[in-house]
Amino acid sequence: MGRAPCCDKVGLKKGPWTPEEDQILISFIQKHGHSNWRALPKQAGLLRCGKSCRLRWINYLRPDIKRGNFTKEEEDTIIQLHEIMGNRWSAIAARLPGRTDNEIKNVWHTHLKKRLEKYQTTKPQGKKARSRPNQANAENMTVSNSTATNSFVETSTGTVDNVPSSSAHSYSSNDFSSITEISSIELPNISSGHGIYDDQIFDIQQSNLDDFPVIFDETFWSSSSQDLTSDANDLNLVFSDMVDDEQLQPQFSGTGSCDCEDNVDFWLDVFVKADRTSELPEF
DNA sequence: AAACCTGACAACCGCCTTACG
DNA sequence: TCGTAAGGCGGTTGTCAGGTT
Repeated sequence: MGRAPCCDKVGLKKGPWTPEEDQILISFIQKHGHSNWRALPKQAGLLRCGKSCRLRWINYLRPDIKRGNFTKEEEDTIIQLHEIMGNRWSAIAARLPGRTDNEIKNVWHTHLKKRLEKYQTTKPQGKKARSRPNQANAENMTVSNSTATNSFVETSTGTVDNVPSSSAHSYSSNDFSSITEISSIELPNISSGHGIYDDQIFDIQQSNLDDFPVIFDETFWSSSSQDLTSDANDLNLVFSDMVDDEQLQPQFSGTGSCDCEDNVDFWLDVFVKADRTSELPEF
């Protein structure tokens, strides 16, 4: 049915916000809140559409916004969460206090993605999906494709041991295809299994990597619910040995009727319940 | 010094989801 | 149950500052 853009109305201002507009918006929200964005600009006396006001508040004016450069930890967290969630920026932002989805999206496209792509271009082409950090380069390591990929598999399952390759699903976003090949995340000492990711993310035993074929199924995020149910069933096989928490068992077992369509939070919960909370930032 | 290029980020656009009558 | 309005989200674009030629 289509809908006219909300800012098409004649007389509404577009473009960068002025300090005066900011002040008006802040004052109004402090006084009256923002229960109705559509009506807010009119009530506040702003020549902006509600969407524009909402965006300005959410992304810039909120008092709890954290400004400034992203820390290494934050960048690492984004990379990790993106690996799990794909381009669900708002979900990622929800786990990075003070950061907005827009900001995270920007930093991904301008910094992190390029870092990963850069590494990809310099990466040897031979053992594409299974290459792993070279022991000799351990002191200044970057994460290879397999390592980055395995990070998810590992965080999902708790271990990479005894995972049948046919069941070894890994997941990426539609956008992640360009970076699943590798990441250029600085990863000191990973080859020894004791890098910065060791405690936080990777417990990968290097000896296991060669025996753990990495399969990146790019269709996961766009799968139908039926497909996802199927995926969930496969995951059930993978996870059943790993997830001890009884609360999770019903969702993994039996009928396979896991309602996991678009339910990344569920998987996050899995990680948390699997006693891997240290891998994620505080919520 | 000027022109051009690039990176960063704020803001917009349009689709999807949800709430409600 | 359906239609509509509003909110929310992700993709994309526009603009500007800093760097390079």
